[in-house]
Amino acid sequence: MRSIEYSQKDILIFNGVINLIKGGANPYLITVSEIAASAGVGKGTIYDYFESKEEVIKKAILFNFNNEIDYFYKKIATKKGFKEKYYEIFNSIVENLQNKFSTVNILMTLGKLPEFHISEKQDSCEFNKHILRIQAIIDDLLVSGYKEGIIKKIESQYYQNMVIKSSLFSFTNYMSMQMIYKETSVKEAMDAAYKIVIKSLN
Amino acid sequence: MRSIEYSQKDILIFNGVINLIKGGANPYLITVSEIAASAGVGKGTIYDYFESKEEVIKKAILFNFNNEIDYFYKKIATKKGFKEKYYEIFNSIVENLQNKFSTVNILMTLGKLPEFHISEKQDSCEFNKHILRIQAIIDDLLVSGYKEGIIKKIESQYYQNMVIKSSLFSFTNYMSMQMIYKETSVKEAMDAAYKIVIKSLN
Amino acid sequence: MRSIEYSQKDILIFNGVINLIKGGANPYLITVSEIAASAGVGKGTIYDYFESKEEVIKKAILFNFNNEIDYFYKKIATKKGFKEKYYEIFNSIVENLQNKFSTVNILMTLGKLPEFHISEKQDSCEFNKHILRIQAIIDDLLVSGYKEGIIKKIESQYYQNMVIKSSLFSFTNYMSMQMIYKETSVKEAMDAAYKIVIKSLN
Amino acid sequence: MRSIEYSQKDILIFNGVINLIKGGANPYLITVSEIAASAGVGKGTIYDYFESKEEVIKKAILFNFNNEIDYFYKKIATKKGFKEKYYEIFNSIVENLQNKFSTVNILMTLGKLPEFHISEKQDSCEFNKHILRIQAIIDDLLVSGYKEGIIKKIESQYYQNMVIKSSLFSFTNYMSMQMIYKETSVKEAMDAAYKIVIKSLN
DNA sequence: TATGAATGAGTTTTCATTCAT
DNA sequence: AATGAATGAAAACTCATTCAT
Repeated sequence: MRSIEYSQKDILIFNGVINLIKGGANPYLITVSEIAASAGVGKGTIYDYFESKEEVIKKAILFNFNNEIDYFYKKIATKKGFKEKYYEIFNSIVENLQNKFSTVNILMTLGKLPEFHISEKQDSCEFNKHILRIQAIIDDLLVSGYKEGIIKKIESQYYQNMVIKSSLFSFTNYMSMQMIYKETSVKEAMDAAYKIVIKSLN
Repeated sequence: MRSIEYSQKDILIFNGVINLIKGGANPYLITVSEIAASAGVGKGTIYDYFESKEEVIKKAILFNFNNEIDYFYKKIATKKGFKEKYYEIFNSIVENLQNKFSTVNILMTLGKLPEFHISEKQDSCEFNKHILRIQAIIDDLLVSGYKEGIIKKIESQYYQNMVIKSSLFSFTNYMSMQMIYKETSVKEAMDAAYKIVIKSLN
Repeated sequence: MRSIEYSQKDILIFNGVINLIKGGANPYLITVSEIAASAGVGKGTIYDYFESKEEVIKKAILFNFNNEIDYFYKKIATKKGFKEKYYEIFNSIVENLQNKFSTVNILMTLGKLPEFHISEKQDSCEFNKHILRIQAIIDDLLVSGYKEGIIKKIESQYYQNMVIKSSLFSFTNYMSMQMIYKETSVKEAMDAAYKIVIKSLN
Repeated sequence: MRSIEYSQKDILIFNGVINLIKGGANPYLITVSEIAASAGVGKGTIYDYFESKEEVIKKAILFNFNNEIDYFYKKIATKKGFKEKYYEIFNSIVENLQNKFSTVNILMTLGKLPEFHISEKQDSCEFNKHILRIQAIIDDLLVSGYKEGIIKKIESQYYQNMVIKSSLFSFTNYMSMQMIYKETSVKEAMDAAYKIVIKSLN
């Protein structure tokens, strides 16, 4: 379960990348100079800690995913009931919306994003860890649902999973495309997403 | 309703781009030389028809969206019943899956993809047209559902919309992440997605 | 004395070049497309009549020089007295000023301009012809001066020549740098240039 | 009075450009590769110090003008009498003749040369400084002439100015067109130019 | 004969990476 | 250990020239 341990300098550089991306930069178009400036280090320093630009950006994104999932997980764990947990996720999504490469995006595309050359074995492994952690969040949610009798019929594991993901997708889609859903309020979007779960799993 | 008219050479070049992307190339990393080679024209020719590399790629992607939506729309129109239409969409998704920038992706991310600098007015307008056409497909589907009494309760327009999108998302997600859903067959994934609609809209 | 004979199409193309230059274009930066457009012919046509872009521009400039010197010569010949001829030259310079590659410029730089690769023998020969024709104008002027007793002392041929050129230079310089000679009127500049001749050759 | 301060690398690159031009290259046809090779730096280095090829060449020419005028000014200042100063200018012109873009050329065309797109304000300002410095040289010369009583009659400022410029033009023209003045020696050309001043300003 | 679409050689420019300090 | 100046390979882009029509 232990993640790769990163040095303070590693993290400093990651934050440089993350801030660029959160500021709207396209990961594919970021330059080393930009990273160095954003991280407040020299360009050469980056090569003292990483092999290539690709590696820095890839690892920075994965590092950020990890952190955001942690944060997400903890926030949801503080809530007790199914509905409270669910709406806590909605709130996190709202909070997270600015970040183009945020956990929100993981949940939405569920793994489509880190296409940043997931070729090597190590990356693929890292990536799988993320999927498992997202799965854990969903499982936690489902367990709460069972306990409270909100999720009654015992559908297949796959179906239950997909209902949750789909429902969350619907809210994420609302948030990221708000401009085309002008007549719907955030509250209504949350309620609609929640209704999808309730009806589908009942 | 009429889209921008393109010359044969424009389309030849677009196909060069589209084939690269379908072959797995990242739109942000494609070079002009690659486009030229893929289209079977000289590098200079591309600049006789377009202002810049960015313009070619952006327009090629939008052109392809347009075509795929057309194809999608026509395929679905051939089917009569709600369920048949729905499963026709599933089939199209299966068919389409190779294309990273396919209609499937539009439907899934519903507009998140063409982030390829949709800043200028013209692009934004083009983009809106796509959203409207996707909406038309969804509306067509809903109408069939009403007629057949499959969609009974009159929920909000927004909710109905989101149910369809979420359900389609679930199948698209299955297809694009098949490696993590090894115990679930394509048929089961379709049925699960269909069940989400039926339960949510009933 | 007979100049190269040019076809109508040659001349059409030359005028394309000349118009571009008179419009402020830099001869070194003119493109074949621009010439074709300016001449109202196809790009290919230019290559039916000339070997290369360089050749077209070079010949066009020389052709224009020739024409302008002709015109110049004729205008001056219409005047009888030394002073009238001299002021006629001034008037021609004023008239000519817009044209960056005008006879004015020949007179001013006296041959420095057609540096447009005067390497081949033929060009060099063409170029010499121009110098001779300018010389003829100056000689004609000097003869008038002798006849009228304005040019008294018999200085060396070289000196007399240079006095005329220098004096004309002074006026040309005034015209082309008018912005730095704001307190001096055109009339005063002409008179000053004339005074230089009178005093130097007296 | 202080000019833009340039770094050592800037100057290294400028010298690359200047050497090419002094070697006969046409400023409009110089390539970045040539500049890099001539300056002994990598192509990329040029872009670390300048925005574009145009900027390098333009600034290099202005830089060179500045230096040559300095040199010119100092050389003339070492001489005391009017005639000695005047002949010192002639000597500088002889010395300078190789350089196509030398001070000689400034003096001759008096500002026509840096047509290298002097459009922006900063360039225009730089350029004005050059004109003022040339003017200072001429003024210095005129003062010497007054003191020695060589320049007697008090003609207009403009006239005196133009006499000097015209006279210098005559010698510069001799030097740059020596091939057409084969019967005249350098000494004779100097004497003729000097005679123009003496007679015109007396 | 006249054309302009097509080309690719040759430019300008960028930027990941290195390495002397 | 940290830097950023320097580099050149590789990219975008231009345009003289060709050639099928």
